[in-house]
Amino acid sequence: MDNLIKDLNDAQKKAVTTTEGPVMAIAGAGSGKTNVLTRRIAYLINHIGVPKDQILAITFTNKAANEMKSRIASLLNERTGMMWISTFHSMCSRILRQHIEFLGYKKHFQIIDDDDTSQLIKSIQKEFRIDPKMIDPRKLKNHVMKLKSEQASLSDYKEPLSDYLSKVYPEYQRRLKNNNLVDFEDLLMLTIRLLKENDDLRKHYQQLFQYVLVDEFQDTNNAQYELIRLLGGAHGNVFIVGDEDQSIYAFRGANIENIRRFRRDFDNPKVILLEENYRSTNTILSAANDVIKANKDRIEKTLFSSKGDGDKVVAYKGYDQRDEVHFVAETIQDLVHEGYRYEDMAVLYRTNSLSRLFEEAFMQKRVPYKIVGNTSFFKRKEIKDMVAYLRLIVNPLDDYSFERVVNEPRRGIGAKTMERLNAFAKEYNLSYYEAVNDSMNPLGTRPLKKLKGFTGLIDRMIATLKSADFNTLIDDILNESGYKEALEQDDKGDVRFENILELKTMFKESENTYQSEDKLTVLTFVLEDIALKSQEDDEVDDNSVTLMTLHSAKGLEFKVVFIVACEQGMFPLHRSLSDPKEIEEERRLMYVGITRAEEKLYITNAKSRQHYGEIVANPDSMFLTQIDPSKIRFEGLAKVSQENTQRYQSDYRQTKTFRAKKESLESRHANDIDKGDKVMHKAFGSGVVISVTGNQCKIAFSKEHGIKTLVKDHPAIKKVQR
DNA sequence: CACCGGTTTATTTTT
DNA sequence: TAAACCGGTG
Repeated sequence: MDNLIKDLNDAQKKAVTTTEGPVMAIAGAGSGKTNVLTRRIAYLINHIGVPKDQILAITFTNKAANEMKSRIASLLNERTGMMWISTFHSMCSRILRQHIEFLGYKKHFQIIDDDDTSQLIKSIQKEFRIDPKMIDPRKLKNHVMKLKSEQASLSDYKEPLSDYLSKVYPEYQRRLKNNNLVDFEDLLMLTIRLLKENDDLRKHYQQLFQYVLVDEFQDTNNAQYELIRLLGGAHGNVFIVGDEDQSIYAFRGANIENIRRFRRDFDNPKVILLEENYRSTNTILSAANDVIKANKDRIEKTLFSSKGDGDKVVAYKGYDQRDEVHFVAETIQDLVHEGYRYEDMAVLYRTNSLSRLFEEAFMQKRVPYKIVGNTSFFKRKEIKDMVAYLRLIVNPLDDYSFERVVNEPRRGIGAKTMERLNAFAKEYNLSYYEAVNDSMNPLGTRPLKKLKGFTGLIDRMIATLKSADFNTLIDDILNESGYKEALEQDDKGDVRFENILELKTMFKESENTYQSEDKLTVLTFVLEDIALKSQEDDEVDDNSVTLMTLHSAKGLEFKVVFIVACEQGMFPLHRSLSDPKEIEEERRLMYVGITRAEEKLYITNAKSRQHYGEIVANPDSMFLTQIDPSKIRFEGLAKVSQENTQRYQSDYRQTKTFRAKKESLESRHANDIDKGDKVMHKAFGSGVVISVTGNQCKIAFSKEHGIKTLVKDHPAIKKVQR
């Protein structure tokens, strides 16, 4: 017992050992929250004797779940395999996978992602002839999702929106169910329904989960709260950890009120405050506090650390966005000379679109980097296409996937044909697949032949699945559908094909993970993983700088943190400026960003920047000006204006440093490969450069891959020294 | 039905 | 800026 808690502070000890009844831990940033959670779980198992599968630990992201699993595994010195440590969504799908038939869905339901939802809503909107200029499809989608999670009701809306919603929402739901699809919201909603409507199941799970732990409680939405109440309300052994100052997901329904609700609904929970910070210097903590104290209605916390004051916060103002980006790249290189490692550093931005700038500069300055949560691998067209094919194999009645790939690659099945098929299918309540094979269908011989060609392909693939492994299956799809051929025509095809190779690798790996006789079930599981893990959790711990949004930085820490583009309009975002509530959320986001830093914090911006093709000059972010200047060292234009020397400010472009920077930027390239060089490619293996033309090059790989035309500076290509 | 090219338009965060 | 959308042509 001593081992588990001996190095914890008093508050942490209390949080670990107060096992019975509701407990609420208010955990400031960097207060060892994950440590408390994992040790509490280990404590429950080792010292209270709770069976491993009777603990439910819910996190917010897959990353956090994995982290927790591996930490517990090392604390207990055994595997956490089937423990219930997961995100809300995977917990729900795990439950639904077993019981969804009770709700009239079929067992092999598939999960659609957000893009799919948007697409579906759009097409419904079109069908009802609702002018997208009048009603923004994105808004419509948001409202539908709100209705679904019961965060709103139809009566909240005025005409004509209420009218549209009353049509679109049921139609959306009907289509999902007919195709045996669920969206993210359904996962929660259907699980709640299941537990509410089925007394036996509710009791079963209430008994199974003797102890419930919830991480990042401030980010729970109403549905998630309801789930926790349903599962843990009876015995009340619910432990929640949260920090209202780090609530940054209100836009998707997170409700800070849930913290108050918890106090009301659960019987007099014990409240534990974790205020000792183990991460940052006091300068960083106090800068964070300067920012967050501007928010109203919050419980004041006093974070303290024993790490001393450390360095001042550096504020750099560049002449323009390129200058800003250079500063970051150069500072990173300088810090590496001082002994920091690339992996100790992170660049945090408000919007993904900013990642490009840094990507370009880092390539040129040879700063190794990785971008987290960019256009996710699984959102790429070719991957979604392959997934659609695979889903059709699991469930040929999935009209949504059918529609996606029926003419992908081009098979001469156009909008008109699909319109006719749709009308017929709708009239007789058939799926597209059934409609094609129905002798009554009114299609002309030629389109019908093409369509039958497509359904025939699906049939053959279903047969292939029975006898072959996944990689053979994917190869067959690629070859027989003509997809591969189409890729070969496309000049972006090589990159796409490379992605499909990666998908194959993934399938190969999971073939070993899931030991099951039934291939259909295995395929279903793998597809589910793909749906729920939209982020790649490839923890390639190569030594590189992390680029990511402030949102995805939550829960992480780095020795050195750059928060970039800190300008009014960029961060806080332009559209949040008019709403005090939204500014407060942006401010919390800044708070999260600042508190990621352990030792050094850089806040940068630019005097003017190109944004949406226009040049804008934004003032400093209010979050920067709210920090007490005595904690800041001003650099770049910020320094100049601080000293009030207008001379420098007038034309920074003429300065030597700027020109030097510019020159070095233009002259360098990431991969200085030439004809004849040997290279190594992530997916294709080793190859020889045949020719270099501008930014592109031709590389000959081994026989199976052949000659590829690739972007020269692509990070997947590495020159091999001779 | 496919393709081209011009035009518009919207720019946040994620399970 | 760039992606999505539209409308005309082959």
